[in-house]
Amino acid sequence: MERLIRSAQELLWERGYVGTSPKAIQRAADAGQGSMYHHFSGKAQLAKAAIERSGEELREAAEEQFASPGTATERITRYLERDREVLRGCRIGRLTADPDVMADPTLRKPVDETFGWLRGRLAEIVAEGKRKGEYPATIDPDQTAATIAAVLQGGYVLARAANSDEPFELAVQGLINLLQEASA
Amino acid sequence: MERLIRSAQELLWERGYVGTSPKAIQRAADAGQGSMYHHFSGKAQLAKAAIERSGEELREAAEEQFASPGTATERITRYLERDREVLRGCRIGRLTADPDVMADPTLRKPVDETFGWLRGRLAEIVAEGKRKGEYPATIDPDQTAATIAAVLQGGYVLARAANSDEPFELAVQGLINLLQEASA
DNA sequence: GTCTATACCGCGATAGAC
DNA sequence: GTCTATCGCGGTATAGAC
Repeated sequence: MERLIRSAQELLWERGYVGTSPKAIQRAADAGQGSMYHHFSGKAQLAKAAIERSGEELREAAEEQFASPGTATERITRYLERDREVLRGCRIGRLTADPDVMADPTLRKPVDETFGWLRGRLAEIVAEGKRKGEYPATIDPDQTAATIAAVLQGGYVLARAANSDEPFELAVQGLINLLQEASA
Repeated sequence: MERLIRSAQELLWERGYVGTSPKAIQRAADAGQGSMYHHFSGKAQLAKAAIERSGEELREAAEEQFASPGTATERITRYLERDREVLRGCRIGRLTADPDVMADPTLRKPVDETFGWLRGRLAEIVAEGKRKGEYPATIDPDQTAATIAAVLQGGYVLARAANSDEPFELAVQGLINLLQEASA
């Protein structure tokens, strides 16, 4: 059952919801039909468990950099420059391209909550930077937080299109540069 | 045949490559099996035609704002703030989530070229802004171009996750603000 | 709890008539 | 050029044995 969730996470990451069959998950998890349908009511419920798990992991990974010491720009930069498997894309962001996930509220919810948390957390850090005089009053925390999250998500898109990490790295460095200009 | 391509464009936009069946395209185009397989060798080739068409349309639409008068920031802002069907996402960017598209070089090519063109075009505009003293020397055109394109692509992702235009608008305004700070 | 068998459906493509 | 018939395969789920 643990293996089923992990395998579902991997396959959802790689092939999305529409592109992932229960059978493929079972094969990857080395489990039979009966086992899967005993623990889960079907594909959707297993996917829900897998998406929630991936969301938790994303939060934990991000919080590592967010909670690190330094200025707001330093912590954001550390988050942006963290090692990532760029060409695999974002496990959560990927799912927004999936019509069946977006159409099912119970599947969209963990996706929504994950990005809601991420943007909120980034906004807090930017707001803290403003309070400490790192950023000018013209910087809006909610806007800037959305911009930061968007650059990552969009960076993945550009990288996959080009089949190269480069556009991702460019986009991230461009953003870091803009943030530094703003705080200068 | 024209109808087949248009229908394929719509369905690829909405459901992606994996989620779109030849039969669904035929239904949408009001065409039969025979008709489709007469004009195209199969799903992949029809998809290729549809993606190329969508790429052309994206370029034309973008060039409208790029070619408009004003400073670099003004033209970029006009492009960013253009009316978009945010919740439908980007017809081209969407395809980067599709494993079968990414795995097939002939399908990935038009995606790659479209974003290659877009980033190049944005880089030209930023470079022009630098020459005219609008941006400081510390601004890198290629980086900034990638950042701008990424904010749009990522904005779509965040908006779809939230089922609301708001995160997209926030991300775009956050970027515009940063660009203005940089040119101030 | 896990297994195998079975069911029904739609996918993607081919064949051959018209 | 377009139509209908047909094919083999895999998706998603259920049933009932063990």
